[in-house]
This record gives sequence, structure tokens and C-alpha cells, in this order.
Amino acid sequence: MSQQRHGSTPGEAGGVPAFPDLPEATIARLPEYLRALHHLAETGAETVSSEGLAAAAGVNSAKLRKDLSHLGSYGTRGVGYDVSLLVAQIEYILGLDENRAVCLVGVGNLGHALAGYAGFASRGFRVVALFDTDPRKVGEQINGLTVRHIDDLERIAAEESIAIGVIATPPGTAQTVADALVAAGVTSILNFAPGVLSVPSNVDVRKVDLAIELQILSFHEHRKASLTALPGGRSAAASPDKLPDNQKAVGS
Amino acid sequence: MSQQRHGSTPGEAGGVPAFPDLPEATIARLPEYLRALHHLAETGAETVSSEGLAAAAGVNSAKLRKDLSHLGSYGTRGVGYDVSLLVAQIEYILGLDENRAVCLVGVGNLGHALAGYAGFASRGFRVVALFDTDPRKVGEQINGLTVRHIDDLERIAAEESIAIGVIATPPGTAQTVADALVAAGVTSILNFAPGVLSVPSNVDVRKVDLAIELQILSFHEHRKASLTALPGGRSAAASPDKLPDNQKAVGS
DNA sequence: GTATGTGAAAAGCTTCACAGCG
DNA sequence: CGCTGTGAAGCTTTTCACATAC
Repeated sequence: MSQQRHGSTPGEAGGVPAFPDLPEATIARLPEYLRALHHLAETGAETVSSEGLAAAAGVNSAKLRKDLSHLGSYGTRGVGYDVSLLVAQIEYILGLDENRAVCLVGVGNLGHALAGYAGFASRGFRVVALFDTDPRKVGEQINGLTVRHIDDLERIAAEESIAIGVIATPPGTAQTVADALVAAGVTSILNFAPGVLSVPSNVDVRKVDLAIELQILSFHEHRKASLTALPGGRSAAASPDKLPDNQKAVGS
Repeated sequence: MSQQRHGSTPGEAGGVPAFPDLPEATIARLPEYLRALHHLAETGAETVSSEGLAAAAGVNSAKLRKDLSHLGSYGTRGVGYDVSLLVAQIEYILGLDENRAVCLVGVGNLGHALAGYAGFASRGFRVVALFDTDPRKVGEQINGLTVRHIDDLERIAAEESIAIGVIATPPGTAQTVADALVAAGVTSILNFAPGVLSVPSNVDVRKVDLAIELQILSFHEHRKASLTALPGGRSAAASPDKLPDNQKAVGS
């Protein structure tokens, strides 16, 4: 890739999109860059340097530049990146200009909260349907949507062209729900239920397990404790201080 | 490591714990192994092969064996791993035998759900305090806990030895809350608010951004769509089928 | 015979450091 | 002269394949 590639821009449906095959690690960071860029745009910035954007996104600038270079995106040497152009590029790559329809299965404790989560609507998604198996929940109104019985999933998924499903059921029902989603034509699943889902290979699954996050933190607590207890152990609150650096985020 | 290392076992506080320094990628998978092991234990299994446990955890067996080898843990060649022994080992490494106290800040939509999330209690954590700034929420009872004003954080954190804090506030207040948590002696933070937190380097932060998860899935939808539209594009629902394989989970 | 534990190879990702462009 | 874009180096993680132990 020596020549500049002005990678297929948003509006342009001229030829083949020539979809760049980005490293997974890069893909996982693009949404964070996008959030940082939106924030910058609100503050009125028109351009931003790799240094500046990297700081706002919590990564180092070399990584950011390498990531953006994969998009074929262009900054201007000596100047930086055009904020709104980069926003458009990233939104296009992520497919956010399509305002995708999402459904949510399981309207318990967590599902209820997700149904009302404003962050989905504001960042490219429409929650268009809620499902549950519990007849006591079916019919309930949440945030302007009526909870449906899961038997209606196939029909509604077709009507609304739902490609993404969110599972927020107890662990025991998650696989059954996943099978139903797949049967209804859903090809991406975000799973909040602990455990592994088995799906056809054309379906993407991402998992968020809240207890696992805490357990990873617990490991680090345990390690820190065993270090302070031993060698040149720093007694209590003391450290170089306030190095932001990359937040360990949902990845891969 | 040619000789067997029966790595410091749970009960034993004989000498120095000799904390193994595990690869981050391994640490992030241990909780999933633990969950799978608990599940196996419930079904009455006393031992499990690397193949079997790997399948239950959604990884391949080579990776699992390499991961466990870092613990200095021992299976038995020709047999497999002792389930309850491995459970104890992993719980010890993750520091789950300490039943850590956790506090939660921000009792909105999502915070409310997290406060009642049963998975925390059942997997090694006690949610011992809830905080908010909104005076209308302070005093509210959730799941047996009273919501306190955030000004009480420092006192209560000390009383209850809270080392882990969960942030479930709107993005705008997340940094202020993080500063307060750090001041109160919290050294691990799980952040549900979009954006990057800046904290001292002795504090660990993990981030869960629900919209980012959907955006990553959206990218894959976009890519799948652009592939089916083009080369030897498989028309619709068709694929090798049901290869479980690793769920892309919260990582790094 | 069977399944673990592990060196060694391969792949993937991050960081460096600087050429090259504006 | 400043900042991007990128080869090359270094590091981490995954995978392979087999010697080793039960």
C-alpha cells in the first residue's frame, strides 16, 4: 500500500466497496475513536492531530495512526485529520449509517435496563422489539415498546429486517434463544448470559459477562496485594500518578 | 519449567505466595474456565480432559493446556484434570476466596439493574453499597441496600474495605466519580460510562461500553453484506454450520 | 494407550523511528 | 518545520506436534 487509497467514501456507491480487511484489534478500537471524534466535533474542533485524538481515545498515537492507515483514510501531513471527514469514514466502515434494527430478548432485571438505554439510540441503533417467554411480562410496555412473546420473533424479525439480537435472559435459556434468533435470520448476537453459545459460523457472537469483568479485576487486586506485602512493597496509596493510558476494554 | 510446580495451593500460607505472572490473555480466560468447571462439577464430573473443558469454555484444547500450564497446575497424563482441585486453584489465583466488597455508583437505569444482578453475589462478590448524587434517589431501597449520597463514599469505603467500584453514571460525571473512588482508596474500577477515565497507574480500569459492542457487530454485518453482494457470494442462510468456537469476549 | 505439558514455529499486534509530504 | 504514513523490529498470543508421564 504505497499509493494513497482514498477508500470508498460514504456517499459513493460508484464501484465495488472494496471492503478493507481490517485487523480485529483495529475494528475493536474504531468505535472508541468515533466517540472521541464526536466529542471533539461538539467542542468545535475541525481538525485533530494523531496525538490529540489518541489522547482522547486513550491509546498512543502510533497505534492510532496505524489503525487509521488501514482505513486508507487520509489526514494531512503537517496538519492532522479532518474531524467530520473521519467521522463519516468510520461510520461508513462500521455500517452505522444504516441505523440498524436491534431486538432484545429477556426483559428481566438487566434486559429492562438495556431496553431503556439511551446510548443505543444515540449511537446508531434502533431497538425495535422486545421479547420474553414469561406470559406475565408479555404485553408490558417499556419505553414505548410492547413486550412480545418469543414465538412472534420470526415474523417480527422478518418484518423489521432485524439483523442484530441481544440476549439478556438467564443462562439456562440463552442457547434456546440463540437458536431462535438464528432461525429468524439474525446474524449477529450480543450475549449477556454467562456461558458459551453454539451458533453457525456465519453468525457473530459477542459476549459481555459482568461477573467475569469483576473477576479479572479481582485477580489484579489479589496480585497487587501480594506485591505490596512483599518485595520493595509501596505501602499504600502511592504511584507515578495519573497516567491515563488505554482502558482495558471489550476486545478481540 | 521442566519440574512439576505444585503452585501455592489455596489453604497453604506456608511461604511467599510466589505469584505467577500470567499472560493477560490467560487471565482474561480463567473466569470462563471457572464457570465451565462449576457447571461440570454440578453434573457430577470428577475429572475432565483438556478437550472436554476446552469445549465447555469455547476455546481450543491447546490454548487451554497452555493457559493451565502457567498456573503450574497439574492434570494427570492419560486422565485429565481434577475438577474440584482446578476450581480451587483458579478461585485462589483470581482472589475469589476473599468474597470482595464492591460498591456501585449511579443508580439510574443500568445501575439499578446491576444492583440487583444475582450473578455478582453468586460468583464471588458482595455489593455492599450504592451511591448516587441525585437527592431524590438517596434513601431509596434497592435489593436490601439503601442508596447513599456520594459524599459518604470515603467513610463507607473505609468501613467496608471496598477495593472495587462500579461506575454506572452518565458519561459526564464518570471522571468525577472515578476521582472520588480513587480518593476513597478504591484500586479497581469497572466503568460502564462511555469515555476514557484518567486514573493513577496503580488503579486498574476495565470498561464495558454497550454501544461499542453493537458497533463492532455492525461492522461484521456490514462486511458480511458486502461479501454476499459480490464474489462467489453465498445467497442467504448457508454455511458449514454449528462450529461453536470461541465467543469474542471482553478481553485484554 | 492416552492425554498432559511444552519447546518451537507461526501469526498477530504494538512500538519504534524516520522518510516523505504538505 | 510538523505531522502523517509506514517499513522494520520487538513483543505477545496462538497453534503445532511430540516427548513425557501416568
